[in-house]
Amino acid sequence: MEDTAAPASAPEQVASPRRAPTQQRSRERVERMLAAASALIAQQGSDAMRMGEVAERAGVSIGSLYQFFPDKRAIVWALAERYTAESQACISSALKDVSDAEGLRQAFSELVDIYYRLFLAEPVMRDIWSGTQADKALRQLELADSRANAEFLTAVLKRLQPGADPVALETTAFLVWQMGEAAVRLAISVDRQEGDRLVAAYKRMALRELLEG
Amino acid sequence: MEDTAAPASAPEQVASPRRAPTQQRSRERVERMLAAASALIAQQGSDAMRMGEVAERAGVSIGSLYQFFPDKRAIVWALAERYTAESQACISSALKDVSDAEGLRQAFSELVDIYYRLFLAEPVMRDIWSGTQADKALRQLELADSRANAEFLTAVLKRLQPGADPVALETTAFLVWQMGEAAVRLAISVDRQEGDRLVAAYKRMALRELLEG
DNA sequence: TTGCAAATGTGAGGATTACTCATATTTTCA
DNA sequence: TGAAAATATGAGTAATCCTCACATTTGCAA
Repeated sequence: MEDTAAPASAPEQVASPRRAPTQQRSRERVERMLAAASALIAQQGSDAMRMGEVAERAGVSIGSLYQFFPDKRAIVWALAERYTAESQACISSALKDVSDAEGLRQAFSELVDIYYRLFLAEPVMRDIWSGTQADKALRQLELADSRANAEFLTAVLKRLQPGADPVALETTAFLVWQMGEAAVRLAISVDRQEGDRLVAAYKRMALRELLEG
Repeated sequence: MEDTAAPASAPEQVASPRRAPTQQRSRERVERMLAAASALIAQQGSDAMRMGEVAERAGVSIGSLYQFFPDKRAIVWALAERYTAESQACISSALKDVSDAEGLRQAFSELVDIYYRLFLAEPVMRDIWSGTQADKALRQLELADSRANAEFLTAVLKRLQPGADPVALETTAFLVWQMGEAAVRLAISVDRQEGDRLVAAYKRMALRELLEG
């Protein structure tokens, strides 16, 4: 992850582009804005987050906020983008060297656990990806991210099943991946015990699909 | 489905309860409000739907709208409730008499197709269940609905696998059901061809889980 | 150093919109 | 028939996103 928090306005959906912070000073301020937003989202959720509060907490004026973020959603989007970048790196490295069934079983199981624990522990992630369905820009980001992650999985499958139809493998990987995200989101919205059972059941189901074609 | 459109304010989350329409006149007006809301959601999505527009289109004043719906979300909620009632009836009757593996295969496959086609054809359903994650009341409704539907599936599984652990069967049924909703939502957000492939892959995966335990 | 252009900072105020409430009208029914 | 309950109304309130005209700071060429 870069240290320059490029505000990275979302494609199309979001209003007008904003200036990227080029000076040291403004880069630090943008950091503070994002940190403030993150804290507020953790407390109240992104929907209840008020732009005025973000500015106040970051110690900047409301105008400065809009200097770098075209609108409210762009802030959430910027945070989301960081999470995806981080997790993609993690996933890539976990799946990179998988070359047999047992390796896949272990790596996949571990990834699911990590993801589950992350969602349990990180209210900001939970909130951001909950709003994913409603916000088109976020939905696009999530789909793109999911596709990228599924590709790592596809690569593994192609190694394990050289003869299989590539399109079928891609479909399977993408589906399994999205099912995983849905399973984890489901798991965290029920009580812990049932959540654990659901995640375990998902793992079994997914691994069977991945290993037995 | 009842003909009295009980506004049915959402539990807890939503502000103050409102009067239920008891007179013929007001029942008709509430119908018009819901119809107007439905049309506007189909056009622009529930987020862009304006209360003023709903009132105007329904031919009532803004005050009348709030006489029966405590807030904007309650209108969406009322529409959502109708869809769930309708689909529960459909699902119940489809699964009621399933008693063997082949029957389950057919009934399940057909249900998934119906659901997929419904989402493709009904912008209002799409929109409502897209916002499901962000709105807690809707999320609860969806979870309750999904649990109810999964119960029909659990009943079938218990018939087909009398010896199996009931909790495991419940978990499987609930997970498979939620995965189905996620799969369909995914399918409609990619191009048609890929969507079809994803739904087909989901069916295979789900049926394997349901039939082979 | 100086001076100027670009970058950055500010916050009062415009614009939108969900929602309220005092008041008027209609319906029910004893 | 008349009064209480139900229903209808829409101007007004409050909250909040975002803009914009203007002030300040920074980078840098002369």
